[in-house]
Amino acid sequence: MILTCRYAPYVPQREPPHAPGPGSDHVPDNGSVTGPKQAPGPRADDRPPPRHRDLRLAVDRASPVPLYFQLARQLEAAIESGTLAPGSLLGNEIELAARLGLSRPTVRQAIQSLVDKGLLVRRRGVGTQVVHSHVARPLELSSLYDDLLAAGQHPSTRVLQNARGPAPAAVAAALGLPESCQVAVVHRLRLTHGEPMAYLCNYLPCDLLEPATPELEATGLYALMRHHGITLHSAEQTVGARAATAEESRLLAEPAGAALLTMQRTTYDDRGRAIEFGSHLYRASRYTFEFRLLVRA
Amino acid sequence: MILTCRYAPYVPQREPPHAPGPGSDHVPDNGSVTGPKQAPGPRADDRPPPRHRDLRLAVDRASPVPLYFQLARQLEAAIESGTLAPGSLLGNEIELAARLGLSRPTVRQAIQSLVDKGLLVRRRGVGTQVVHSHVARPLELSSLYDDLLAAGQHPSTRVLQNARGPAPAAVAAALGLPESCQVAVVHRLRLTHGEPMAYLCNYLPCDLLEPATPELEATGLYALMRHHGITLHSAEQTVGARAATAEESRLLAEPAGAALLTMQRTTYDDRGRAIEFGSHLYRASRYTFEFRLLVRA
DNA sequence: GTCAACGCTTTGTCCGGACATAAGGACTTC
DNA sequence: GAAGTCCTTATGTCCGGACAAAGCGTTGAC
Repeated sequence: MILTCRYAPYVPQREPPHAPGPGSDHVPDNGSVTGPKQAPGPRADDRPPPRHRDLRLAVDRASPVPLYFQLARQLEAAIESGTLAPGSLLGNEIELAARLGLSRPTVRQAIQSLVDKGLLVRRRGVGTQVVHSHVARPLELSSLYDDLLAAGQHPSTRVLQNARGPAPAAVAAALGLPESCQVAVVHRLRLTHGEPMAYLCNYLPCDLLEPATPELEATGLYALMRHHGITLHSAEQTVGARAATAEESRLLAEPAGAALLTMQRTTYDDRGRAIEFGSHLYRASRYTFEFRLLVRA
Repeated sequence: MILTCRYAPYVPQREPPHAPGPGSDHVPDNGSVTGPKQAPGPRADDRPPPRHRDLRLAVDRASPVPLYFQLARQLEAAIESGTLAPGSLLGNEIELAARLGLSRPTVRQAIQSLVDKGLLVRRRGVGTQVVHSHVARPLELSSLYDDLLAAGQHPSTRVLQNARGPAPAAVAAALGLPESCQVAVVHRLRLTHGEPMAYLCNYLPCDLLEPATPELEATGLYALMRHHGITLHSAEQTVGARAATAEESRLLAEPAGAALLTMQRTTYDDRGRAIEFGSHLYRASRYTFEFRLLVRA
């Protein structure tokens, strides 16, 4: 529900000769069922893409949820379920609007939201078609905790430290606070199936929120912040790597000097205030970042 | 111009006790000039945000560039230059439209595009205001090569291999091609200031493009693809870390077993075809990924 | 003095229409 | 047969208006 980024635990990727790790679960559906490709051509899409006039669509004008949103959700569901096949045309906007008893701007708004999500592509003179391949996958997930939960990884949290202290210079700078200002300092160990996965250090302006340890152990930091009425807006992340120190390797149950994935993040609310700075360490042997980028014309 | 991701070379981040690396260049402008905070309150924004009726805005109806886009660009420039101060209100849409001789939908379209970029926040009953802090920075840059170029890092490329060969299983799967299909295989070493920075292995369907070595040494892969009429649409990336093998450490001039940042990417064009698979290795000591995430309500 | 009701401001949603422009095919011409 | 031209189709841009709903301050009653 939150950020357009997806954390993917447990993707073993070794193979020293720098061969690409197993992209494994990545099986584009390029007609491998319907038989072999039809010989030449650029590839695949040579058959005229089908049209979909017979899609079950309807909006409820009594509902408080906006019409364009109702339509967008139905289209998205049709795409994910495969009812709207990848590559198929959507039928022109005018006709679609007439069929639903909506105006064209409303239909366009619905379509545009899916274009922004990368599910549809519009080309003038041609029409709007469903982007094929890289199937329906949850593209935007939320916090690490929620992701792990959804992935059935049984996440848990051990709070190593939860106190108030002076902000280190770099933290103060990231949060826009005066040097040595008091902040809430939270050190946590995130486990999956009881095994350590990441070491998380977070700093929060203490006039904003001072998380209670039981809360921290029961859920993720983002859920906790939302629960306290903070609306997240954006985050800036920096991802890198380095070798583990002795203490870090002990905490994370990795061999000394193992490669770790590092992530630092500053999160902002909808007023632009920095509400959190985090410095995280992940076991590279069990964890990767996965995300999707869209071109912005 | 391309993806909403930014590659940031040369960010030393050590400090073993897992202190946050220097976020350094990150200096939010929270009224540290106008004096100390006015005591309590949530923080900062207590003074009524200023309004901007006196902004120099004008559109050229003769120009072929869309009106909403002209307006959006001018607003963006005003925000980046500081003319529109962070936190300031934009003045209501109706008035803005009247002042410019535009209709409200057009003005809304311009504003919406900036909201999507994360530069503005709208709240009904209140108005549209500029997101403050995390100043004007290039948020969406393009390929590694272009980024390095823009950062004044003097990038260069050494092509280690450029041939046609059978696709490894994982590559074929990622590209949606049959097993052992022929693909263009490109191995490159990316240097900055003459020093190795990354080792790049890329695979392209050979019915799409077979890059010439001189081209590869002169520019980036994305620029080359665009130049050949391919329109990039989206990419899926996986970022991880692991220790370098003997050969890798030699190529990248790193000590044996050094931590490397790994990145694998599948790129799609606007038809949804996979057009490239890359497996990259970066020197973690000189390179990090930096990106910005927006919440999607 | 506290709290609810009201009203103002501003964005959110939706409509109907108009013309411009790009893509692609069909047709004509050379 | 190859080239250019025209036409159809569909999205892109833009307009003017209308009402709904959320935020917030003010007013009023208790």
